[in-house]
Amino acid sequence: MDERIKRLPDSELEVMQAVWACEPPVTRSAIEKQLEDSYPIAQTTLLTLLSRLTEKGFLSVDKAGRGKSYTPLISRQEYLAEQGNRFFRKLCGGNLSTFAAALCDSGLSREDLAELRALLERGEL
Amino acid sequence: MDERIKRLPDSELEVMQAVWACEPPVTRSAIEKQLEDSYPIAQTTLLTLLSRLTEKGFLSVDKAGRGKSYTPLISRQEYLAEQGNRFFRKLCGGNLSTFAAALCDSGLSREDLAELRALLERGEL
DNA sequence: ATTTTATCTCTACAGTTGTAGAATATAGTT
DNA sequence: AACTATATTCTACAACTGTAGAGATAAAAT
Repeated sequence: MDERIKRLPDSELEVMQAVWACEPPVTRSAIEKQLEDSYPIAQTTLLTLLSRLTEKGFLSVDKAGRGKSYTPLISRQEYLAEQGNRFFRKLCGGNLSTFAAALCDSGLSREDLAELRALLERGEL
Repeated sequence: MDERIKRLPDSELEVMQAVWACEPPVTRSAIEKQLEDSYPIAQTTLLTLLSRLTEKGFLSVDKAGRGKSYTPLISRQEYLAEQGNRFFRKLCGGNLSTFAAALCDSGLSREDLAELRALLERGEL
């Protein structure tokens, strides 16, 4: 019941974020464009990361024109939920007050925290 | 302003959790005892990890009897705050509603979420 | 002082991650 | 069909991570 979704290394996460930000299926060049400001990267490096993500089951691949296209097999929601859960369990030891304290100390402003509370309340409905 | 506190790899984090759980300064054997159920590990492996944590500035070392003792230089609070912030920024893209959605989907029960709201409210004072 | 014993340091090694050049393949163009 | 632009695969390598044995040390016991 642990680790249904592997935690990605930073570079692969950057790529997944770019993939999630696009309408699937996505080509390598589209991903490259998405990343160009936030995480500039060599073409071959990107392709290596895409391979690794595919091996890990995060992406599926298809032929597309001269190249290939990629589709996420794991949604941003799923990944976020898993990692949020991981943070809660492994870092906060599953302790709610520890978790709340971490949020309060995490640099969020008072207004942010208030908004977060409101969003949580809405989400509970 | 990014990465004041490095994110620890899993094994080193396990060790730090054990250190934080004890009254400092802590000896290797005390840490070993703390970990024995949750994360059994060879003596030398533990010592390797303690060295790495020391190099990374997470621990300071002192002579203590036949062996050594370790004291955390970074508190659990600090680490949690940093990682919470990291989660918010890098995974949720600094977006509060994304963050809230992640929490709602993260497997916390309705009661947990309600309690978390209460704790946040208290923490805001 | 010698032996025993608990502890630490060094060395090692395989797997992962970050990064990318060289070589290869493929589609579009002339 | 030959050429050119574009995209992909292979190979590579250093740093980091997980793990631990062999050997060195130092404290405690005899």
